[in-house]
Amino acid sequence: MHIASWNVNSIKVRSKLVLDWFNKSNCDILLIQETKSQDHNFPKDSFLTEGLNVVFHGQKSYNGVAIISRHPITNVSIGLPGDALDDQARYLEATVEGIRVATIYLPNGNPAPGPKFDYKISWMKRLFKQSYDLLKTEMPIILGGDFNVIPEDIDCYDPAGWEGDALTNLQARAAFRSVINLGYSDALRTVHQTGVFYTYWDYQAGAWQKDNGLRIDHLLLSPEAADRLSDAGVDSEPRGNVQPSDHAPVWCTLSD
DNA sequence: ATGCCCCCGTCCCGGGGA
Repeated sequence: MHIASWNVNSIKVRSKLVLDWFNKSNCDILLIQETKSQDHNFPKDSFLTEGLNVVFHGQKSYNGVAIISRHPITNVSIGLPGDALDDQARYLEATVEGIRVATIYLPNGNPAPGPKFDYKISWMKRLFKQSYDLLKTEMPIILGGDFNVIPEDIDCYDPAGWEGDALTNLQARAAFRSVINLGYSDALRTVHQTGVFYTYWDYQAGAWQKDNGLRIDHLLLSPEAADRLSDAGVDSEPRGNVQPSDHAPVWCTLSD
């Protein structure tokens, strides 16, 4: 079972690239972020005509999440519980082949401090609660997405330069670790304890060419999922495409 | 110190992204 997460930065611009990557990488479940597409504008036919299944939760202009799957998608749950007033489309949960998956677009939080950073932290507290509640199901769970958190300095091309940013902020890192400490595993770091892996390169200043990257997209596995983990990595190739997303897919493989 | 680039939309600029 191949599961990946990819911030595509507009599904309308990238639908062909996404479909091509999905097929080429033999993906079973793809968790997508930043679709930037309202539900009635989501290019679902691009995937349905290929016999794939797709669910999505979007809003105008910003955010938006989706799941594309080779297998049926059931028990879809829209939105992260805990704040009825939160209208940003950043969370979508569903079950595929007995695995509970969540596609997550965590708030960036800059500038920190400020209201956007407060929203990030409160969102992470809600994610902690939901992550805890999900463990009680004893299902294999995969929380995948753009967490907008650089977990460790090694995950950043210039830690000193990023000090004070909402992506390296200690409170944000601690909130990320709090989910890990519930019993979730960072799939990439479980397979590769050392080594530099990036999932994002800015469009500006030749960041891709200079390999000025960040690791901010993650797959967090519950114990029942981690027990089945056989491989994980980042496929940076799509970042070198013509008209690419600024993120690359992070993926993992679970044994059946 | 700032912007570089890219995407969106009652759209040719400004907001948001990271």
